[in-house]
Amino acid sequence: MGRRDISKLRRAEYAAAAYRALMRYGNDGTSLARVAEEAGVSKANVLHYFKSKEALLAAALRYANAELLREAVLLLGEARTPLERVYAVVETNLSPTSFRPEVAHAWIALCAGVPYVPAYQRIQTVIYARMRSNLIGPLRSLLPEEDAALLSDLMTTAIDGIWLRCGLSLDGLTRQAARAQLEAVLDARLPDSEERRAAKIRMLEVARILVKARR
Amino acid sequence: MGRRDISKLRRAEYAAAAYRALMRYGNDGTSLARVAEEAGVSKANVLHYFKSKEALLAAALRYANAELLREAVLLLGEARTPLERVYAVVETNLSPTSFRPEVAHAWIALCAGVPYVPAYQRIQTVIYARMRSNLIGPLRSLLPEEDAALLSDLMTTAIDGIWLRCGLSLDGLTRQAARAQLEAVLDARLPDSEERRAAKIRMLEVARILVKARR
DNA sequence: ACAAATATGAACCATTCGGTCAATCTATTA
DNA sequence: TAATAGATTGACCGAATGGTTCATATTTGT
Repeated sequence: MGRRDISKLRRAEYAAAAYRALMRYGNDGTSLARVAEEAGVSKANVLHYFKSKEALLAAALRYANAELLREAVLLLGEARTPLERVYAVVETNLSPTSFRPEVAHAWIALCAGVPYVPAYQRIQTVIYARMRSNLIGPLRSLLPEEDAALLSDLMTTAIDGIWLRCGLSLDGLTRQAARAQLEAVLDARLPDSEERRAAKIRMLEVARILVKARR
Repeated sequence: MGRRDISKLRRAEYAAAAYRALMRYGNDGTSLARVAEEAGVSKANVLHYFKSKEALLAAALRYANAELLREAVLLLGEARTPLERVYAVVETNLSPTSFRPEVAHAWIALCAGVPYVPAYQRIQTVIYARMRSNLIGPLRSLLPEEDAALLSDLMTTAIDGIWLRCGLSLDGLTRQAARAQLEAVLDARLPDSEERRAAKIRMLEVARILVKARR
């Protein structure tokens, strides 16, 4: 049975390599040869574990998604109130592991491929569904149904826009500037309050601690 | 000198064909052969007018940009007050000529190529600079400097996010929903007022008239 | 009318792509 | 130790890519 283990290992290894290639070279720049080189093995061997390039890239994006999910779960686990849950989502999307041009590159490449690669479409749908459910839950307990839905959607679009700018990195969009923008989005519907400020500060602190602990 | 005219004509013709191909097939799906087919001429002929594929695609995006610019100029020309100028920008980005999945596809492809194609980077920089200057001018006369800058940036990111979603078209993001989101963004800093509602209604009407007239 | 300039397209080139295959190598097991 | 199942690889394939060449057709100025 010592041989089955290596199969799981290789699959994870090559998915990670494909993700690195996706970050560095973009969607069309990521060839099987490049992924194989990244993993230090032959192209044929990569195809031995993934029957097609599409399957490989889908695995790569599931891998990346799982990475972000781990971060989200950790932060949301520490959130005690609805407001803290909202800020947990904000800080998750601004965490140093996610909010990097390389990661954003991979994500934009994913978006660009959505119309042509069915697997990408499915992954993207999952990501959006999770984002929405994470946001609309806490918001519903803070706002009228209609406003909760609107603010949830608006937060999602704003996060999309911020990640896009991060990926383009034409101007150096800092984490602070991005945070200020998302804060302003919340201003649109969420009244300023002492609890809100406290929730923001606490989740920022929790995020800081988790990042430090991770390293 | 009747010969130089055909050169300009062909260049515009092939740029438009390249743009159509970009919308339909994405960045890597757009080959010289495909563009040539789209234009109904030979591949070599296309390359006769554009020395490289990169030059062709750059021209295609300048063409698309000019298309949107024309729309923006028309709307902004009808705006009489700062508030109307803000809503002119909003309606420009939601106009039926721009706010279509095909157009958004091309734009996402452009974004995905930015890190690798220098020409794309330059075009994207120009687009953002124009958007910012169109927004920050009127906003400065309505808000403190700091808020004007923040709201301008936030409007830009929100528009990015909306276009991205339009391109993915996983959920059918309607023009109305997008307009509601941008309206909510303005709520974050711009006080509700009679003038604001009037400005919104007027630019919406102007946009409607212009679209009808165009056809 | 004619030579120069330009426009055009078919065939072609080298390269890269995703993917296949038969041949090796390796490690477990009988 | 011998057999075997799985891991790994280099060589190779057809298709498609961006880009070039060159012979032919068309238009232009004189």
